[in-house]
Amino acid sequence: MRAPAKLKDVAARAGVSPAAVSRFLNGSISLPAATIERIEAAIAFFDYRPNAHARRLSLGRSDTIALVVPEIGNPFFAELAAAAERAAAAEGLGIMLFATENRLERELEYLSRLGRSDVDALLFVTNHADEDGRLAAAIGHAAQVVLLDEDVPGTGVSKVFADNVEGGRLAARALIEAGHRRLFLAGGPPALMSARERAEGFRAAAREAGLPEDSVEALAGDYTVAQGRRAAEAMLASPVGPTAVFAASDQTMLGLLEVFRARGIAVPDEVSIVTFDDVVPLAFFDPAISAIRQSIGEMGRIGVQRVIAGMKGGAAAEVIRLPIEFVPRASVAAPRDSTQAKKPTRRRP
Amino acid sequence: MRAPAKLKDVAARAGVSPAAVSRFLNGSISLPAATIERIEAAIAFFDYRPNAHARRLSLGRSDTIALVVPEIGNPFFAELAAAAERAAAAEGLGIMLFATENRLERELEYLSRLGRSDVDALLFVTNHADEDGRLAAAIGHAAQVVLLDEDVPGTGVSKVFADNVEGGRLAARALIEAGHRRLFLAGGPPALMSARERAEGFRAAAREAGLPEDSVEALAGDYTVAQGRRAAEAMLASPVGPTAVFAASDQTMLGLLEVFRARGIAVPDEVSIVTFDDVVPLAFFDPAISAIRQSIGEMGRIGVQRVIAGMKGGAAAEVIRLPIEFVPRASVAAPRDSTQAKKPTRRRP
DNA sequence: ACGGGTTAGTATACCGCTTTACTAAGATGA
DNA sequence: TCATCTTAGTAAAGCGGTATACTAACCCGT
Repeated sequence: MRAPAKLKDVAARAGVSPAAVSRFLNGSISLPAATIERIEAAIAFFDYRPNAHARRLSLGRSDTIALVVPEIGNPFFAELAAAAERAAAAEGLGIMLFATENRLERELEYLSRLGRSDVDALLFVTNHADEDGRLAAAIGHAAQVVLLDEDVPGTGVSKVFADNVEGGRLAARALIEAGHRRLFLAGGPPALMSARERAEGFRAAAREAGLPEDSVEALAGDYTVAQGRRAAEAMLASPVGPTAVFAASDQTMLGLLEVFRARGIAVPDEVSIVTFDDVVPLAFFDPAISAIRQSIGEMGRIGVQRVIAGMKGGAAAEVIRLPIEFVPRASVAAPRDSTQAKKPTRRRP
Repeated sequence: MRAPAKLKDVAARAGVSPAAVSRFLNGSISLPAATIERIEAAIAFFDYRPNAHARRLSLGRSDTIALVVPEIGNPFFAELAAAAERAAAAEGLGIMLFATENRLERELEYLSRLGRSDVDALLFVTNHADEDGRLAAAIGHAAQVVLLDEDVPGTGVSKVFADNVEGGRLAARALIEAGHRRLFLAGGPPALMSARERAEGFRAAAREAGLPEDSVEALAGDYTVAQGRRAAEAMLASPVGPTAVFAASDQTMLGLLEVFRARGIAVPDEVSIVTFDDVVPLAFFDPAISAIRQSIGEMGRIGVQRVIAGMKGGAAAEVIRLPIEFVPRASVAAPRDSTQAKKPTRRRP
């Protein structure tokens, strides 16, 4: 286990200068075949691999980007990480992974790694409101930060979001088309853009379908299982008796399901469900749960793309909206109590 | 947006030498309060942050470790990544994440990053057999590689595995105690240590319970949903009619469930299920699925620990077995066809 | 008044690669 | 035969820190 060979050693053995070897390796020189052969032989002889630290110091970049998310274990972020890693690897970039637990100090700390040129760029996901603007200030207008999934208002960087409004709208429409007229929205934190937009789309669709303003009852929450439980209770206690519910996230839906089951409420016979995200294996649930799916993979891919564009310089900040899709499964059916429901349309006789 | 300040600038403004500032920042010097104040003022003035590349080149390390897994989106590896990241962050280390898609070339490539001192150490998970020994050769005896979850035979590095034998045993015991006598094992790839060990434990428990050798029927597979489907078909087609099945992974279990549902086979009334891993939200399934749980978090944590020990030098390679646990839920019940089953023990009258 | 110890630092040689600008030798052309 | 061009490289200055070894000034005790 000798010390690893360095450029100098290779050069010496090939009978050329270190500069020649370096330039050869980086393709910035053209050499006669004989010399190339000698260099390659020397490289093979030493099993030479350029030292990454030296290279990075000299180049002033690391070919590494950071992905900063609230928690890695959450399947949503895991999938995001998977997509980002794939896209980055394809471009020869490495991904450093950081979890913030959604805490501001940790977010700021990871943001500061940019300043230390620890990483070249940052793919950043936060999930809480930036109350005092510190986060926005830290993000500033760095061309090397791209915001994913959730906004940090007041920042001029590139952003990639799902089309949340459309997501909310699709959910409401699916429910309304099945015949529901009293809807429940187990929504996200109103401080977050994503939650506001989804609620907005949901209500808009209700309005567009001619439902009265009070046809959608809502309870805001925090995207957790616990929120789902609370929402289920609230919904069941509601005097107007909603017959369908839109869950802000898969976690929320899990909470709903738990309470419905405990109370013996049948899905979709007694209540219909549409969830948001589609990152949990919903197809295997009983019943399989219908979902609004955002393309997380796309978000990761495009995020990496934007980040690269930013690194290459130039590219103006841009806000990108990703299309969203309704995945019909078995958790939506006509309301049982159909007194005020339109007759469900059956496609096949 | 001026060029970031460097050590030299800070030193000049504080009226000391760069060495003094460096040593001050690294705590390797003691200085009078007045000097410290000047240095700190200068640092604040410039918002100075040491350049990570320079530091790493000088120090010869990056305080970064790589986590190499087959796929990040898989909840098992996602949870592993989450735990490893947490443990690493607590020690001031960063995590670089790499997905190999279980392909040898990519594994070798990431392994080679160690040689480039791109990262200080590697947390490595593979999921395929090392047929020609190339993987083992690449891993060699580097004190900076720790193998997680699955073995690569012929390597002398530290390893952290679940107690698979005990896992298999617990699964069989749960089924047998419920009264089952004809068991089906939807196992993993026989080329993998984990699969062999689980099968071994499973059969051992059957033997220990006095069941005949042919009481467990098995079909090997590859831990996928597709495997689960195949296993279900095989099981249903079996002339001996197993009444319970042990799935090699949550994915496998998903495949089983799909087929059982399509065929109208009730769980646990007609067939009992125990799965392995417990990374999918099994508690929310209907019925909730009983599982053998390995402590993935612990695996990540301990892996990081071992890697750090290895970096500090000294620490001999070690193979660690992590305890495993049976999580009883609703998918195991007495066999309906109880002709040859013992009477199920009911705890509460 | 002098040797010795402490305090408060400094000088300098790396770490290993990249890159810009330059040159020596041979080939080409007039 | 001399000027010019091409070929095949090279020398050396960074990149921005860290660490080792050293020194200058001051204080103390005798």
